[in-house]
Amino acid sequence: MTATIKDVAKKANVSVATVSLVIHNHQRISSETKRKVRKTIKDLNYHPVRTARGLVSQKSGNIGFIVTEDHFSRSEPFYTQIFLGTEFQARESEYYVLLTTVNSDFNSNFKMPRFILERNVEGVILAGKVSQSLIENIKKLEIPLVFVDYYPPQGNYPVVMIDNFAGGLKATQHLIDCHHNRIAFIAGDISHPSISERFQGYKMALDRNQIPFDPNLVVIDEPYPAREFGYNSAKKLLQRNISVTAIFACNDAMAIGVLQFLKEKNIKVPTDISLIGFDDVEANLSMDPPLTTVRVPKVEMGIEAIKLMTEILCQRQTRSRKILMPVELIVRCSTCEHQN
Amino acid sequence: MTATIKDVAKKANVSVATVSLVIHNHQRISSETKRKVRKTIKDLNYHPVRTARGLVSQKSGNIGFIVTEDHFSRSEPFYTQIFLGTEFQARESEYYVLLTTVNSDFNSNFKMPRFILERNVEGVILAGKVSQSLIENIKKLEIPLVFVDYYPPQGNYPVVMIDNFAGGLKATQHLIDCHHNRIAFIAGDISHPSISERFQGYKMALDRNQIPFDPNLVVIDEPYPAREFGYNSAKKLLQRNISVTAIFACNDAMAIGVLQFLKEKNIKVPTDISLIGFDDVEANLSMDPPLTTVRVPKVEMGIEAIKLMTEILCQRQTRSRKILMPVELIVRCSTCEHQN
DNA sequence: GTGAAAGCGCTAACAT
DNA sequence: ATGTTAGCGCTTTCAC
Repeated sequence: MTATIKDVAKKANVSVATVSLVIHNHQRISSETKRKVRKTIKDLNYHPVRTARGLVSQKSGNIGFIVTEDHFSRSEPFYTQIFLGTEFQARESEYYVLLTTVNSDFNSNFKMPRFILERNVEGVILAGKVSQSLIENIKKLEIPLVFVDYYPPQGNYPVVMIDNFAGGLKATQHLIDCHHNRIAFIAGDISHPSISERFQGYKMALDRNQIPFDPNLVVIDEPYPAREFGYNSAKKLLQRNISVTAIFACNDAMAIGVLQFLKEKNIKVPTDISLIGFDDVEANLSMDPPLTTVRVPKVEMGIEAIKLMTEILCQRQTRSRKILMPVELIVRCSTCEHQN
Repeated sequence: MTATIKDVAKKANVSVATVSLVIHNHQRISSETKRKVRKTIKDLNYHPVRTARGLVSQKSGNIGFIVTEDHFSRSEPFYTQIFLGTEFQARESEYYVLLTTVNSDFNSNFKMPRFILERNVEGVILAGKVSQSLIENIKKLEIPLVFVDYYPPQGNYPVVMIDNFAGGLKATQHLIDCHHNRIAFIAGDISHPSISERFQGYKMALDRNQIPFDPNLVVIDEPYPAREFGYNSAKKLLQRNISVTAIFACNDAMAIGVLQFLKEKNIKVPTDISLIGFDDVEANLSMDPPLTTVRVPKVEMGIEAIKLMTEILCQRQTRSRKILMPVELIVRCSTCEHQN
């Protein structure tokens, strides 16, 4: 079998304690001994066993990642990308990320994620909106928490958020810069903080440019920001028979639905109506025309979440506990100058 | 702190051994005692600690998932989907999946994935093509292996493969059923087994329908089956100035590139040329027209890989060690009857 | 500066 | 049918 700490100790003629101290690069070991032990470790190709280390130090070396089933199975791999970011950064910090999904309606009758019950994670990252009950149950266990793309109404937690307001502003300003002034806003689930912040950005941009806000240009009564609801929203909007030269959809999924409707009505994008989305999902590139959008740095959000978490786990919280991720305007072909 | 096995033993007036045996539902414990102990476990909200259990039983409760960096960062989330499948199924089997990436050129000079060195996984799933050196190094450690979407030239391993041949056959037969007989085949990296199997399927379908194979209809000299190479291939194909009524692209990424080229040349899909892809990636739905393709059950492949692995880990290898995943023709709007 | 030894929480062989 | 006990491989206090 593989070498244990005992084998190393024996071979190097020291105690297991010394080997352990060398591994952790402790001060009080002479550099002579360190050299000798390190050589032996290398010779024997010794690596401390994770479970043994975890048992005594109470540190599993794992970080939990929780997302609701709904969010995770959504076709746009938004949270999947965030998860990939955590995997990526966790490697740097010598952690592993254990992913699990929970029911959106999680309450005290549900079983807690297994990695929490088994004390198999040192901290938990919550991605997207989760139930208050889950949050409280984890909090009770005193497991460090980091939120990503959601912030609970009460409590004061470290969090990685998207700068949705700036995104809404940028998207709208881009359309205004293209001389549009009849700009519609389309959204689903307006009660979600991220969506409503985008809406605020939209309104702020209008305001800054002295363009009056027209409620007739707003369709925000669909339940969820998904493709089919984008389609419905566009339909509702155009049934109003008002002048519209550009549409800001609150996310790419809805924008895809909007585009589909416009195509069916033979309305040309961008010449008849400019269209901008939000998120920058993979599918945008294969759209016709490719969608102008606001890029959300999904992978980077995962990276930041792990950075926050590791700082918390190491007890050195040097950085701010709230991270606001910048977004970027990606101009493709679904927006153009408004022709008068 | 949380309850340990000792607390349960004390409270239930039994030994820790008994508690342990009850947890594992051992025969020789009276149902009376079982009831009593189980109640205490519930009362104390006791859950065995993973690391402790792992240390003594030499079972970490984790399964490793290895994919090359290249494969993982590819824009189409093919392996990501497979990984999600493993996560999904692992939950059922009470395992966690630890993901890591390796360099495609992995050789003995590289460090082995940390979860292997730390003995933190009971088995390893290898997704996609990985270097022979990595395989051999893992094999040396006698860690159970399961391959997904790749099979090494030597050795005899459990594997989950796509039925690429059947897929190539189905795609081509679909076009033939639509009365096409000038069907082009476009591919990149034809040396990859999966791609060449699709090509075999294509040829077989022609053969079965007494359609002569015409090398002029084949473009397989691009290095990699990606969007831009699909574009290039279509260009090459049409420069030959031969009759083509349908194109079978070896995967969706290339099909997207093909479509882009056809659009630029104002060639209508499907009326002028029918187009079919392979894989069924998310982006297909937002294409115009939505792409007819052959669906590869990516999530299901992950599920099957974990099933295989758990069977191996439990020493009951009842099922076949080689799983061939069926593919499915998904007819959307990029193919239609050939008009003469 | 280094070693001896206790013990993390659990499983399993052996005793009763 | 149940209890006692010896570790699993490691970290960490406390002696020396």
